[in-house]
Amino acid sequence: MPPKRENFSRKRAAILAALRETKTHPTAEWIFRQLKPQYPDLSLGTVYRNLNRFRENGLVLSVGVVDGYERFDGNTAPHAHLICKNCGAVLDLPAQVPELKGLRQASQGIGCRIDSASVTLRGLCPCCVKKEETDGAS
Amino acid sequence: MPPKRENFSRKRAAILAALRETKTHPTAEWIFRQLKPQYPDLSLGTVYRNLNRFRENGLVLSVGVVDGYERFDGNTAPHAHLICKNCGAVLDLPAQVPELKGLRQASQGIGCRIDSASVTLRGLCPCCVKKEETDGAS
DNA sequence: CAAACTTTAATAACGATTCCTACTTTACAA
DNA sequence: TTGTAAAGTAGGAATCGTTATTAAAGTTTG
Repeated sequence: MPPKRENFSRKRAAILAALRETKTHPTAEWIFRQLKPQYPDLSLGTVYRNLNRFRENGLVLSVGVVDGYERFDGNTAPHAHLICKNCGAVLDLPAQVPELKGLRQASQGIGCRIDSASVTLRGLCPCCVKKEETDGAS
Repeated sequence: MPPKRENFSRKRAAILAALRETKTHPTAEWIFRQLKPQYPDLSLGTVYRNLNRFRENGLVLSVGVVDGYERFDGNTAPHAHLICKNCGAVLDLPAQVPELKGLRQASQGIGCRIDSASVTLRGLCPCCVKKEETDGAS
């Protein structure tokens, strides 16, 4: 039995690279539009399929669904996120919350198995805060 | 200018009550099925519309999208959640994480405005942990 | 080159949520 | 009560992000 090969086609590699090279936590469609010029016969289905595969393999993370679109993150190091309620931007937050440990232990005490933890803040990104200050002088 | 009247229909109240009385973090459809016997002409659109209104008013929270369905939470007190990867259950976690304060401050330091924070763990609920121990003895 | 396997493009299908219009209910006052 | 205008609703069609299907193209091995 030959060992299972993990074929890494050019397109698949490009999808992963695009996700790794941006900090915008993009949607599948954003990646698709990004790569389309270089790979004119790329299909959106391929982007979805490979993103799901990456997530199953732990190569990328999902930030969750924002305004109906699933947002992906190529940075697998644990970190928190801010989701802007106004423009939908997803920002990495520099600090990490170390005290999730207590929560993990408490959960395991109840009989749960914990695989991952995520911290998400909601509010306005700096850009939209400024906008609101400018025009929103009711 | 006459003051804006807030009509609080019987159905709207029932939707909110159903969400307040359960700890299951239900979907819109679950609430719909729950209330249908008592309100035979209730429509699913009404449930969606009112849940969105409640969320905008801060009366209920959204736990996020799990397996394609948005999950709601009638308990607005801050608390963490565990999402079971196997059965999709959403559990309240007893302990709260106090150290989000540092993260909030750091975010405001960058110029963000923070409205809310959420902590979500992913893994297996006690029920599914047991199941796995029983049959999954590979 | 040829066989066995993997990946892909294109498009159809899916399904949760939202939108639309006519109808019903509610609130408030006379 | 009863009028009535605003708010709410039912029902179903439309929307649209995502997934499944399928046949074709690419890749690896012998």
